Amino acid sequence: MVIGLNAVIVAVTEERPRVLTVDRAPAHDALPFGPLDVEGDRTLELGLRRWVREQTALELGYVEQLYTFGDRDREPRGRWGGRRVLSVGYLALVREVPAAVGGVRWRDVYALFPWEDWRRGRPPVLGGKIERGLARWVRSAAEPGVRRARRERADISFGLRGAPWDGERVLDRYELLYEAGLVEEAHRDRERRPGGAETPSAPEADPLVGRPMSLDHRRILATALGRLRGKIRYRPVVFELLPPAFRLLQLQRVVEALAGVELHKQNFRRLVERGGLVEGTGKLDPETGGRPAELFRFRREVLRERPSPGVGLPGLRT
Amino acid sequence: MVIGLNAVIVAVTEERPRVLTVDRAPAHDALPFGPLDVEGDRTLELGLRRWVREQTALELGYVEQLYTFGDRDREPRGRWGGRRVLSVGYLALVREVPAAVGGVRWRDVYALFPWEDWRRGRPPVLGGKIERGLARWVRSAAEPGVRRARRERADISFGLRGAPWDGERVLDRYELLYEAGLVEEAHRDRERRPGGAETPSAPEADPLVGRPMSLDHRRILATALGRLRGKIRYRPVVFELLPPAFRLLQLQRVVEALAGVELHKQNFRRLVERGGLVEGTGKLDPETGGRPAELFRFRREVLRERPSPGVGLPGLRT
DNA sequence: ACCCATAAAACTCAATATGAGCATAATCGC
DNA sequence: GCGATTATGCTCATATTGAGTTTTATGGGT
Repeated sequence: MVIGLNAVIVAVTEERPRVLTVDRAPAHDALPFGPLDVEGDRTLELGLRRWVREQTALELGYVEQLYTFGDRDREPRGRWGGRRVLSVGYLALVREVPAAVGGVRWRDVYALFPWEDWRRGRPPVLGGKIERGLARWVRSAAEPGVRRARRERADISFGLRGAPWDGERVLDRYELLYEAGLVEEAHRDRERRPGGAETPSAPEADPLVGRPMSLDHRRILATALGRLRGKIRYRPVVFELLPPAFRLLQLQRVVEALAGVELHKQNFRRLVERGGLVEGTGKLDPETGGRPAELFRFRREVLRERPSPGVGLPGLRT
Repeated sequence: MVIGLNAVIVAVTEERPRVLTVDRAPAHDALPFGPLDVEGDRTLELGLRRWVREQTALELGYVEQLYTFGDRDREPRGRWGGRRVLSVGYLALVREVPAAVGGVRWRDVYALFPWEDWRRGRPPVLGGKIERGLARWVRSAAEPGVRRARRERADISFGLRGAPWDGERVLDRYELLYEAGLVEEAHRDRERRPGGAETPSAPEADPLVGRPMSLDHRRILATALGRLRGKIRYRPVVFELLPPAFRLLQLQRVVEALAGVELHKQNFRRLVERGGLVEGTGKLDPETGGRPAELFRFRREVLRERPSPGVGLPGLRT
């Protein structure tokens, strides 16, 4: 048994969430990854920090454990001498984007999940390939009961036919696309494992959605994005992604980038200011166009005042 | 390396949350636990279900992964032939309490965490042993900076000196008590591992708080309770603990038992009814004293209607 | 110097949601 | 029929949202 450690390292630059990837074998992005040193690493988290340091020359700050993936067949045979690999995923948030070293790059998260970014309205890929692909998947079930269950699941996950969009169901959506054979990983895995294969094949006309990643790394990233979207609502984690002093609009843009939706500016300000989440530093920003903005900082005292301080996304624009 | 699987199996009976435990070596409760069969168990969750079946004769329904614990020194040496153990914790919710088989019993969760139950007001142990113990721990730091940090952490975790109580910080609180040497496990571990030991010893006069468990199982349980408290607010998981038809007061009591607080009855009803979480079945309950109550059932359609349907605890009585 | 684009910041206002009660309705055991 | 017990209905002041409008500063042209 080998224990792998995976890091989803997220930053937000130029109003887009980005994830740190490294080059791996088959021309695909991979998450920074390495086996736990059973003797050397005292804790899993320390092992992760060590790997990330070695692979990306990055020293992590905020780190939280995400999920442990352990299906018997998740790694191609032979990868680790045929031994089973169990991998523990972590989410890390970093402030700045340091120049990437060899083979390391920052990827736009929404290049991997184009259906998750609703800031400019409903993503076109949803009404296109995804709705068509899901409809095909629903139809392809023989039993009427199974068809109904699939329909229901597709509706709830993707907000179809009147159901609302739930930004946090990132993993549900990715897993559904995988089952429906709409992401490349599903086909790649099917080839490797002829046994349990009944993944529908996508017709040539409708290519697959989103940029693929190595192994099950896109699934781990989906877990991370879903968790992060949930977490900003009740813990002040956004500030891990911002400089110590920032404009309120800057804060708003980061929240929007993560949540994948636009917010109502005035209400957002009211929320974070009256909620005691931030406080003005009398200073102004030597900035870009428009009236100069005051610089704010995170107000740590809020932790003693409110039970779950976060940017609890009211102020969602409709 | 050995992969252990731990199950926190929760039910609510007689208005108390209970956890399933099995007898283990040193007269302590333990969570159902067993190593993953690397060849046999296709997924971690299936391995867990197998172990639980074997140890408790219980077939699990709702199961969710909690956290993976992997510190190098968390198991006593020799337990698994000196090999390092990494354990994956799961939370399972079950409806009924079947008669326990040999060595298996249901433990009141609040016997393990007496400071977490605020239904009859502030738990006395908090104002007593815990406040005294924490004050001692704060004072025992040499550096004034460290003292301030400890004070702050104690205040936020336990809602002291004006800070509010946050029901979800169950793990923070347990870990703090561990560091402060107020739970038996801290002393037990200290004996085993003379190296990193600087846990303060509790004076004879002030015994330790809460019933201890084997190994780090109480910490796993703390993780589970915290997660569950969070989850009932935005996912309809309470219904996993109730029969298919129930009275609204029954539902309220289960939520209260988990959250550890009392709710305002009328407002609670308004919330779950108007929120579309439940629907009346015209039937009445052949019940206990008072006016007969209508029986309700969970309304599955709510999943298509609202993004995160749960019992989002407004209606908290003050 | 003046106009304009771009933001920030300050206010309004109607529509809901929440927190806390009071009032009335059915049962059951005497 | 009385009181205990629980269910269910209804009210009401106050806070929180959602969605604007207005006013205030700057910098960059022309």
